[in-house]
Amino acid sequence: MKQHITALIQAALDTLVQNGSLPADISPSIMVENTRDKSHGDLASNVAMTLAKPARRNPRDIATMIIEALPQSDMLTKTEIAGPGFINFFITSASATKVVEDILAQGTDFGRSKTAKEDKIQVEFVSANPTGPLHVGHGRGAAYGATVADILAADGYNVSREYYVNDAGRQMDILAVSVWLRYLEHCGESFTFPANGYKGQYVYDIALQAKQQHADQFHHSAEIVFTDLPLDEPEGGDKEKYIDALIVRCNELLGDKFKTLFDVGLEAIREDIRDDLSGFGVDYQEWFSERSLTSTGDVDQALARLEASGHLFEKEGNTWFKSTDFGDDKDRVVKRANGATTYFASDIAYHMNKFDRGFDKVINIWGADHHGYITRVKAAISALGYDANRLVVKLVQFAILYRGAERVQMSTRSGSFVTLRELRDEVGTDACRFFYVTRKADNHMDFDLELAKSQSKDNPVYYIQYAHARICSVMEKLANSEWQLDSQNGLQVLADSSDDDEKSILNQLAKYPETVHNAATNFEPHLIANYLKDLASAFHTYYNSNKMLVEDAKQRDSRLILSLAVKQVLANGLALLSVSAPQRM
RNA sequence: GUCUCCAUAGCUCAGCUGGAUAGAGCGUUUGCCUCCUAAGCGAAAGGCCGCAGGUUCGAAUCCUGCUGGGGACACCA
Repeated sequence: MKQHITALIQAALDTLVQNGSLPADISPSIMVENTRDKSHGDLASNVAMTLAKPARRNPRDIATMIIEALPQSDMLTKTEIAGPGFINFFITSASATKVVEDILAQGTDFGRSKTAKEDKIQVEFVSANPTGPLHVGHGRGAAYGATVADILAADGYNVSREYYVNDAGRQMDILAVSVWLRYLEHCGESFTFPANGYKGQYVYDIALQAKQQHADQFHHSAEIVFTDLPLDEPEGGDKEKYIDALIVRCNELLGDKFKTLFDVGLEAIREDIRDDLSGFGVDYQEWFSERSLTSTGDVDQALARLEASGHLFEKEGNTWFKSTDFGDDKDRVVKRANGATTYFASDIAYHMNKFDRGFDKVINIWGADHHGYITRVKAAISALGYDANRLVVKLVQFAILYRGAERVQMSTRSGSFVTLRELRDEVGTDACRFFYVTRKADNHMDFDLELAKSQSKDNPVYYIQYAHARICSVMEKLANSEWQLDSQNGLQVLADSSDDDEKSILNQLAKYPETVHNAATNFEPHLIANYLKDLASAFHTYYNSNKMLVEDAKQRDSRLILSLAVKQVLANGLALLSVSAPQRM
């Protein structure tokens, strides 16, 4: 509809330029927008006002000329000039009704892009370290990332979802040691658990699993394990040095078996995370291992490429990437003097790998704490010879948890946190998915657990689902009656209707495809959530003032056909957010 | 110190990328079930859109400065 009117205006402008009423060198971008107030028609354009200055004419005069030059259209009832020079368009109810036909014909495809786009897009999200179960903070990234991916797919892109598994590095070593120590406890040893170890209950569970699978292969007496170690923090020592010493000790004592134990922990947690996310409606095409970057030689290759293009230098034995050449505020170490590559080096290799896999665009959903990381990663991408704009980083602010008025402190290390799984169990997956996505990702979010749990019925997601369930219920009643729905009759009556509630629903329905498109191009799923609330609201109003199943076949058919269209769009929108559309509630 | 995000109703937040009288939920006051689901609908009250400039026909929206808040940042994975 908007395109249609834009074309009409363009035609009118062409005519005016040809007959000399307007100068030839104007090339306005024609904007057609939905009106807020229905007395201003259905759609409005401000071209006349934007043309006023270059054409050196009064905007209302220009508007008059445009209207006179406008080609005939059977989709419009009238056009008028309003305010300082708006042109308001009034659409015939017949053409407004066409959207209902479209929706019913296209079904679940309504709102999805009709043309597949060439671009391959990768969305990488969550990627939490596999050192423990996901907590509610990760939930937001999961809901946001998954929804962005789904919306992009709906907009016609070829989308791949990926989880980067940080299965290398010190954090994982600490986890392995933590598992080992709990394992030793299961073997009957007793000692004080290190201050810096992972203390969560899940570590016991994994240790028990290790014991069942590998018997006492990893068993050493506490005496041997703890001889000649530096002091831990509670004794006045340094907890970091202490845990590092334990990692070394664990390696010495276990030798080759260290990796076996390490992998027991890694796989247990990775599978737990995979399972958890899957239950949250979040599934991936690829679980990418950080370790694999080293074994395939990607890290070396990436560094070699940077070396070859002259972006590396040596200083004090370390190898540095000259990221300041690309706007970073300092250079970064990629390889330490001892030959170990840094975490950053892995990241460079990872992004090289992403582009080499043929993704045209790569979207990283990161927690807000990675903010400072963006410049250097983009710098590396540029240095490798790729266009850094092909990487889009979306930062997700943390959800700050409250229990009532009290802020909940969370730490994976100490094991005191609310897991995503607990949250799902208590609040429900639908409500969680929806709630996480109702707010813009870059805004802070207060997540009050008490509120989410105790007042879950006030959650807007139920409001939307309720509208869907109501329609389903009416349809069920219809099926059990002697009446049949005559769609053609319904559409005709609807086209002749001048009911305000019906018009506003039609208007809202017509906005769905562009809402999906906007949400996709701006990576803003909350637009869908807001849209659905509005649509549900329009429907609830309509439902309350009109009975659907009435004797009069004309009224009945038109109301039912409109409701069916609403039901379809609600279902499509909820599906995009991975929220269920229940038949009854 | 540098970077970044934010500031809109009592509270939590929208505001369609610059449009006409700034919206919703919760909370407050209040009306509506002999009728398809009251997890709903209607009405009322509630606003210096943080402050000050600038850009133009027009600013909550764009630019600059200020104030106030969240967060990030040190060869740490």
